Amino acid sequence: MFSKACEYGIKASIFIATNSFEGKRVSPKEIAMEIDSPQAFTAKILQALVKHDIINSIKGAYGGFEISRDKIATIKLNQIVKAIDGDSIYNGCGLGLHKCDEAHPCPVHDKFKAIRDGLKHMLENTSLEELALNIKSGASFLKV
Amino acid sequence: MFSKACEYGIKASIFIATNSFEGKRVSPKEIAMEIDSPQAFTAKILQALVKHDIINSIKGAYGGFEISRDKIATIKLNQIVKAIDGDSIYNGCGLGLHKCDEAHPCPVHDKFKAIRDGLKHMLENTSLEELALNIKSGASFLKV
DNA sequence: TATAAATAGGATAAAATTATCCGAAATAAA
DNA sequence: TTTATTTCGGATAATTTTATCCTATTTATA
Repeated sequence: MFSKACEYGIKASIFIATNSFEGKRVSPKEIAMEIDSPQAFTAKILQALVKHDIINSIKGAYGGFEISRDKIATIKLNQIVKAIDGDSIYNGCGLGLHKCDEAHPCPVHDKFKAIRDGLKHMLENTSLEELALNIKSGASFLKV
Repeated sequence: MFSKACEYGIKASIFIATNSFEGKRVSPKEIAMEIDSPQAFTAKILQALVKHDIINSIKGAYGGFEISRDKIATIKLNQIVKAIDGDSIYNGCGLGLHKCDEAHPCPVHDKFKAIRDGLKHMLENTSLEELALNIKSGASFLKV
């Protein structure tokens, strides 16, 4: 469904958010440990998230990654997915047709549309805050 | 969503089915032309579909690929997807957790389950026949 | 039985994704 | 201003996926 890079990006964002609630910055090393991902690769993904203005980085001593309080509440999953995987998940044809729409549909166009609309709705309406709070409360987990 | 191999496999199966309606066998070359896919790679996928007993191959002169009438009606999309992509689409965690269930859910477990159940239901209830008939009638397309 | 026409399948190559390494640049604090 | 710490970013490597090529095997027909 999502690329590995995207999975790491989502989990990293959630972990950063849970720490930002407590005013704590985290390092790629710490993030990789907590989400069970390769450190250097995760660092690359963090760079991308910074460039897309989803997370914030502070360089130098006592630096690290954080997300501002108000952003945690407004950032939705779809922003992270778009930043890393692009919007192929929204636009692409289920069977890879170059052109696939109502006027020229692939064999599963309608059936796929329903599912993808559901996915899109979910991604657009799930906030980082909601996911981070569930991690904090122990209702969900980032690894194993 | 699906791998390229799986997209080709689905489209090839549909094309073979439309021809089998008319008792016509088709070659990998013809299939690749009609579904706009790389020929040799498509041939490999056809081999896999044969092994999984989804399509039938007749070797030698006047040979080719076909699907028996009764199978066209009973084969569902999920059989093709499972044959090529395995069942990760059914079992895998949306965020790649090694273990992810009700007792130990990833942050998007419930939300993903709903979407995946929808996808599963669609794949299990869409027959090759239905898709092939829509291609024959010109209601849907296999390429461009 | 010889021949032509097809699929089967192994070996390889190309491309994309995932992953690692290391030095440069930035920054807070001593 | 120096030092320790930390992100940034380029180069490279490993792995997986996608794609190609060539030969072997099978089979219907002449």
